[in-house]
Amino acid sequence: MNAEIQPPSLKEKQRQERETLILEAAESLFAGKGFHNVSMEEIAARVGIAKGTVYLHFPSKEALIVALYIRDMQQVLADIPQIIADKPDVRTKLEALLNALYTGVHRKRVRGLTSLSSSGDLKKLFAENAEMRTTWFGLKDKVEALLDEGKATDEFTEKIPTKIMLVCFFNTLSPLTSDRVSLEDDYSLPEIIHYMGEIFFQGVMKK
Amino acid sequence: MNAEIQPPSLKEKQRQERETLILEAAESLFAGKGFHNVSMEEIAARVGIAKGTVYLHFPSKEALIVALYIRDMQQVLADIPQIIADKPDVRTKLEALLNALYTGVHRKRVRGLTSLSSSGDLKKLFAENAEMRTTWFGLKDKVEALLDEGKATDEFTEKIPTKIMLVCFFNTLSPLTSDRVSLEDDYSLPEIIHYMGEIFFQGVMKK
Amino acid sequence: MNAEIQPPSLKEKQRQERETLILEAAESLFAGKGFHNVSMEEIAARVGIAKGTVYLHFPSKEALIVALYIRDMQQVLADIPQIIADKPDVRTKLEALLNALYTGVHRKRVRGLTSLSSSGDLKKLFAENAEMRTTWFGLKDKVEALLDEGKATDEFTEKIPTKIMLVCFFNTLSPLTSDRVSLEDDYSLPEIIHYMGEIFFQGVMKK
Amino acid sequence: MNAEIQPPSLKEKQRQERETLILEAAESLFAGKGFHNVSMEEIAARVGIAKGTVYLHFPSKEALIVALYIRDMQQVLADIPQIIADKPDVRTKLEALLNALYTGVHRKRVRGLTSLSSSGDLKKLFAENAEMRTTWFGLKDKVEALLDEGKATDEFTEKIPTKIMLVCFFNTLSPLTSDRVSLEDDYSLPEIIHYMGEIFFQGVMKK
DNA sequence: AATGAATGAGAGTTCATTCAT
DNA sequence: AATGAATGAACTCTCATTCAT
Repeated sequence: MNAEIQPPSLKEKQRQERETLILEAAESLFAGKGFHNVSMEEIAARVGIAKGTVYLHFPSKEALIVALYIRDMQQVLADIPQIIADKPDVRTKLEALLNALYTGVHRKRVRGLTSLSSSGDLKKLFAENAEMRTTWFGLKDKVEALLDEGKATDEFTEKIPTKIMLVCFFNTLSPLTSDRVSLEDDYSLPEIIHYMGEIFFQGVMKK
Repeated sequence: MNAEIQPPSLKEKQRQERETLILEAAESLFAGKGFHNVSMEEIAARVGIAKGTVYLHFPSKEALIVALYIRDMQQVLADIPQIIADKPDVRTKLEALLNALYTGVHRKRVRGLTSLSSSGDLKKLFAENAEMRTTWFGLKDKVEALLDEGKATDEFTEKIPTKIMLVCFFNTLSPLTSDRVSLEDDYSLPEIIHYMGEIFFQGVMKK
Repeated sequence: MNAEIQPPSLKEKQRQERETLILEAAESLFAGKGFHNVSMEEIAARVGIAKGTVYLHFPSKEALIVALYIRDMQQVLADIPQIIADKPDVRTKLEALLNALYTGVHRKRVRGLTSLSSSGDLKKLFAENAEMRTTWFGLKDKVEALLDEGKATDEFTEKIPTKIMLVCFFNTLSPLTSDRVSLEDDYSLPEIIHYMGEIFFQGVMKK
Repeated sequence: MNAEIQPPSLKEKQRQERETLILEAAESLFAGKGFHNVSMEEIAARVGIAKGTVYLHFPSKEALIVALYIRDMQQVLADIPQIIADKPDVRTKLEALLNALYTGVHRKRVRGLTSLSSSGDLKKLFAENAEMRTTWFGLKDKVEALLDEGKATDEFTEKIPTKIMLVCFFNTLSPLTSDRVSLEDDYSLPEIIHYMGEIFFQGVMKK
């Protein structure tokens, strides 16, 4: 009946798996050494395949990082509803989101994302790639909506523009990428999340 | 008699000037396009000298960015005393520091510094270069001391570790480098500084 | 009894057909973009088969062009008898041949053949491939024989060596491949054939 | 006095020389193995310089062949006036031109030019490069003008379009590039020129 | 001191060919 | 027989670094 559906599903599954492996290798290497210090050869070697094989999945190195960016953003975005479900107020929702971004599957992703931040590279990619912009805006808008919601429910102060809060919220993730101050030597991850959140939420809440 | 002192002093002054010009060109270019997207040729051209001449001042591209980093850190560090002088309390001191970092001569510097953040590049440079570490620690310690002072004067809460506050404080500078959310289209620089500071200080102050 | 003859005959026919399709796709692509600018993938796609399948018929890209060359040469050679049949004199015979090479099935072939001329490629292939040489010599000898016949019948001058005439005769086909002077914008094919032939035959005929 | 003129002239002379060496190496290699079968590495090695050095003179492989083409065309074009000077009639002028193209400095050039003919490559380069078109048209127009002049002086028949004659005239050079029929084993160069010219001129002359 | 021509290692990318399915 | 994913050698091009002038 659905015998015609299975075979492509099999091949496709393998393809997806391979693609995931490549993205994970790239992610980890980019996070560790930076986009420009990682060669396609290196990525392929990490996966255990030949250089050319990477090109069967991603037409260029740039496409690889774009795919990585979009995949991670979308994954985070897709998980938001269940992350914030059943939370009584906006602050708790955003705390849950912060938690999710810091831990589990998202932790690595956030690190990958920021591997190309502020290099002028991101700027260029954003300008060239509509899907990338769209995806980022999806996440941005969602968080922005939550912040606005917080203002509406009188949890957050209206004295600070939402956009500023937005930047601060994402800044709160910076310990994941910070090269200079390694908080993780001194504090456990939950502690870091708690404290970083504390500053942010104290800062934005209505007194 | 002191003829041996004057000529080197003159030459040395020219040398310093040239070095400054190179660093400024590099800074501006790095900030705009990222470390890896700027060539030595480009830097030299911007200064109006030959590529080889850059190497008379800095033995490598890496040395150039290290020097840049150290120079900027030291400049900020050296200015701190007069920035915080005559300020009545710690919060006001840190606000003044924030202001100084966002504006004037320091603005460009901070942007330059962050052009290589989170690229894996900084990590490597830090590991290899003791002076770089020392300089950064100098600045870090100074801010840390201020935060501790704030705790001692009961301005800041003791519930949040100083190191966490430290990371948050430097995060507050991120709008200078953010590629994705451009606050400057919507708010003036003083506004941004004010609001970003507001969140931070609300977040760390004793209620 | 003859069961062993029929099935291979059927299979073989399919095989031949497939091979023809591949050669035709290759011919057309080579003629349009040149040997080196056409990939095996492209040829396969044009036929509507997989890349690997092409290799079941031709062991290499080089073998493909060699087969193409040989097939075209042989096809022309095989058709010569009927092309020149019933022609009253040698000039008319060669005119008919020129016509045949310029038009119909041969037109495309001649273009394909010349797609690798003068690229140094042909030289190498000739050196390596005996069948290619043999086939070319078959055609060459036939035309040479006709030219000699023309001399014997006193149609063509004996003052010009046959071999020179030979080169000129084949040169007359060049408008098919010329990239720089496009005669076909200004003249119809029959006109071109006529005029090119006129120069050649005026040039070789006994006055 | 003119001391300021000499130094640039010296450097520039060396530069020109180097460029000439590169072009000559490329020309010879292209003529021998075809554009696509020659690597930049190979060209550099032939000159005795490093790969990167070639790129100091020509920004790409394509630019190299374009420069080659233009240089050769222009050299031929520039020499035409003195080649045809003092010749009594048009036929003699064109014979002298044929001679010049076949021999001396031009021989190698013509071979180089045709190394990329009919590969589909020339078509693309022509489409992209205006100077290339201009230069070729310069030569084409000159020969066309001579052929028209021949018609005007009643030397050449008016029955054959000038453009067709043009193609035939350039075809006459084909023995320089022919891979399949090597006339030079059997005839001396002057003989070849004489006979090829004989066919062409007999073909176009008024009887 | 200053230059910029020269270098060559190394990058991203392509594609003819192979082979497990 | 047919496929097309996988390979990896080879290619063009870049650029930090060196060094003769």
